[in-house]
Amino acid sequence: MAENDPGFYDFTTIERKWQDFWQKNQTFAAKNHSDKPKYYILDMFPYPSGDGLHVGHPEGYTASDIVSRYKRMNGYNVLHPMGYDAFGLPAEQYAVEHGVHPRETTAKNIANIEKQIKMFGFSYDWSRRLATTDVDYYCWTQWIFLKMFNSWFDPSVKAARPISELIHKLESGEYLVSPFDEIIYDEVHGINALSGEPIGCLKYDELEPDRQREIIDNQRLAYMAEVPVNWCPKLGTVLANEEVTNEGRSDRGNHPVFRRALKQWMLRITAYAERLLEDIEKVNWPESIKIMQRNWIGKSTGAEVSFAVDGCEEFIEVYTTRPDTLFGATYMVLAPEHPLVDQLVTAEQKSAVEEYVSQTARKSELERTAETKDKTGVFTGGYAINPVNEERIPIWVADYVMMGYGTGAIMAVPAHDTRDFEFAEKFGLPIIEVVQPPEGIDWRGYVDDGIAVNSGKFDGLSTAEFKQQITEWLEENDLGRAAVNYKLRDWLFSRQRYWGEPFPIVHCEKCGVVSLNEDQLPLELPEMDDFSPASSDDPDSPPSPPLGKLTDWVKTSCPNCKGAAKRELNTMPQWAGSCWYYLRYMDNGNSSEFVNSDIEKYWMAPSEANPCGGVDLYIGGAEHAVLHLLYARFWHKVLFDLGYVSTVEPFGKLFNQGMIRSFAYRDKRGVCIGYADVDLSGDKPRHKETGEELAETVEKMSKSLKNVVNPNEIISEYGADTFRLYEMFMGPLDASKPWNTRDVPGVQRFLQKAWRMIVGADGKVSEAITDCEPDDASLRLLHKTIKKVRDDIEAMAFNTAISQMMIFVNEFLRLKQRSRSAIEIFVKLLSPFAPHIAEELWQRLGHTESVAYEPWPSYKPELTQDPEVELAVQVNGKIKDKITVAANSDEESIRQKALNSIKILAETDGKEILKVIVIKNRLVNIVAK
RNA sequence: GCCGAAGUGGCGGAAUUGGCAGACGCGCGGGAUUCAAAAUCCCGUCCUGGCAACAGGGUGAGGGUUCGAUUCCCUCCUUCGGCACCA
Repeated sequence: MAENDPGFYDFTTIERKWQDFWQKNQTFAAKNHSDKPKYYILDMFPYPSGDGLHVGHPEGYTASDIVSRYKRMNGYNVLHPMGYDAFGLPAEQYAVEHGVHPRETTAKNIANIEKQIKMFGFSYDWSRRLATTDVDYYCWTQWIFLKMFNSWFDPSVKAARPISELIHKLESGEYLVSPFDEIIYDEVHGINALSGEPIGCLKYDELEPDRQREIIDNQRLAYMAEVPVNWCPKLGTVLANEEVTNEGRSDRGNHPVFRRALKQWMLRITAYAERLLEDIEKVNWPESIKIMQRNWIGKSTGAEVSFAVDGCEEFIEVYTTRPDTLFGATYMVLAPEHPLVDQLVTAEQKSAVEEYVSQTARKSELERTAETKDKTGVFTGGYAINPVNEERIPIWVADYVMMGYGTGAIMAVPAHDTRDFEFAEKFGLPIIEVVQPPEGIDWRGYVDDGIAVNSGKFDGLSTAEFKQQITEWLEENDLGRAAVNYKLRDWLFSRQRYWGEPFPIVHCEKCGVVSLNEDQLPLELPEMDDFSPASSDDPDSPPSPPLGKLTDWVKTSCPNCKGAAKRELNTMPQWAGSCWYYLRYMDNGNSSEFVNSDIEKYWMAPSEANPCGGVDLYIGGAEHAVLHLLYARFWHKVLFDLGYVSTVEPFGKLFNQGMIRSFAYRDKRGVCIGYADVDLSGDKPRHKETGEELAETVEKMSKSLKNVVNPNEIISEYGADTFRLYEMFMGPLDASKPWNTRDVPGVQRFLQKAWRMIVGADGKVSEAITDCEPDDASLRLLHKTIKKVRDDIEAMAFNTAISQMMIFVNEFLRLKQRSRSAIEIFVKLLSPFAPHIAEELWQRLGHTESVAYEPWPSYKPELTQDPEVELAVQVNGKIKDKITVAANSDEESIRQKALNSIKILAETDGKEILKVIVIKNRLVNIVAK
């Protein structure tokens, strides 16, 4: 059919027409109050990069759109929003490189990506659009930050409470302060169990105001601390652990990163480690993501043990998960940054230790990881006393022990710990067996459970029993106690960059770190021309945030004492804005609250399908498995504790789409060849010009591999409906799969067949469409299709739903008389997948309303099955014949029919029939000898 | 090294979760229509042998459980994703 034919499937015109229609009629606007059941379905919003959309984005968006449209047709009030995560390094890097303001590039990129997103016909409620860079958005990001700054984690209730409560309890004397400025909230924590000496508790109101302030500041959920950070001098900023690659370079730009102590903003996510771990059980997420989060939190149980230092008053605290190996501890190791290193070192070892400590401090992450194979360390000259046997054991310094985990010191048990074993071998330290492995396994380096030996009165105990008894013994003797540790660290929350949310904080000489009042928000990101950070190759270069250049802006007054003060110069990291965007969508126009509480309760409410509450379905890539999803959960829990949200978890159900990769072609020199130069017509891929055979691999799309597929090109050639259908037809949503443009015409052919099934050559409804009743076979096919499409959407198995619709079309196209009612049902089934063509067909079939809110078709179960079924008849597991019986026939009649089949009689002739297995509607298996 | 996911035709994938392996689509071969082509339609297409009926083999490899295994269990191999001196 030619393009100017009236019956031609003109997808370009049709798609534009219906996108305009939906926009004009606000078809997909969601109401914040409704009698309908609600369904909140969320996509991970994109970062608007200059490259625009790639084919991976619309994969998840199409899936969520299908579910959204399906839910609407099932009578749900659906919230399906879209927005942009627009602060962050890439935009700023691009702006610096091109000399344009990030506000401009961001606006341009958003406009571009939004235009692209709208080409797909997704049913977003565009009135809820937001960008994290909007002032009326980040105003509330700052507001949430203030909530964290003005809260502390009360261990007695395991929840965030306003800091004013803490001050009140301290002032009233209910809570006391330890000499180490820790809060003492009950008797257990008032006794220093480790040194065995009762310690004096201080009364808060007897302390100096500066000390009081320090104590309070140290309890805030958002606090400043001098911490070892990943400093990237080239980017002029610190980076979170997660922004540093395995090779010790920056995720952005691949620049070297160094360890360095700097005073930074931190968020106390570690306080929530246990709740983040516990509540992961409540959500309906892929098990693999849950495991990743559990590993990231990294809970372990063991004991803290106190080792006395020989000849000095100090104690070394260690954390171990294997207190049962205490008798095998033959030396100790301190992290180079450990505060006791200076005190323990003897005169003759002083220079060697100092040299080692300063060397490790200088090492970049790259150097430290590169040396993992070879252990290094230096003897301090000092000795500790092993509390279980009074042995005198040497204390070493080594960088295989890190300050950030446990206590920064370990007891080394070389016989039963791989790292200690390597270290002891290298430095000739004693190795003593204390765990006996099963027969035949060498005890040297044996790290699993076994039977205790060389452990005094504990000999013969199993590892588990030993752990329990020794922990009790340590507690009784004030030498230690049971302890829990987490790998999770507090979240480094500040960046020395321009393009981020400014901290609503001032530094006052008199009052210290002071937050702005809520009515002073938003603190707008000031305009500036030269926003580039100080870039350097020197690891010791001082951080100088761009905002520091705005001397007038920096000077301000203290909200507290009204005296002179300076503004905080750091900005928040990119993750900040994405921590709560799902809340803002619900009520994005609200200028007096971040979200209205009734509206929040409506959309986040638990339901039968989502007992945990929160977003009903969140679809996005697995690359956010830990960071974004953990950070957002943390913020949500803080907001929950403070009473601002109604659920403990933000995302009740999560689904990860798989990565779309594509074929890459290389010639024999390994040079990547673009698709334009690859000839696929033969049995092997060849170079179009040289004819050289090319190697084919499936890889992540990247410019360097020349295997990037641009969605715009696919849409202009085949249409958005085809694009959507192709991405869903490729395979299961959660699987990683290769894009293959050659397959795209196949799904377009299906849409063309569907079109021809309904539209005649004259552009009117085909003459084959009549008001006749469908024949029995077509009726059954229709009901099978309704059931299959419904079940498959519920199971997010869109590929097989599409297969079923293809079968339907192939069959119905053959029919001379096509029942209008059956055809209309088909159009409804198709509409979530290919909404433009469905609307057009629906209209041509004579309807004046959009198909988007038509009720979803229902099926009769009895019509989803054929009246007769063919069963395979096996003899000893091999198919020998087939029989046809009525559906749901009873076993006995099937058995008789099978045994009496001529082929089976011949097959079993002369054999003894031992057993006949009949599986209803499936098969018969005859066991014969 | 540790954790996780996955290996099925020439390709993407399907298989009611233990019951006829290869649905659907691509590609390829043959035919119809056409002056010819595009488009469309029909037939064929897991491998081996055979003109054929048919026979044998077959879901990464090897073993096991079972009347019966792509599906469950053990060992190994490969690919992808994550973590990585976490005491």
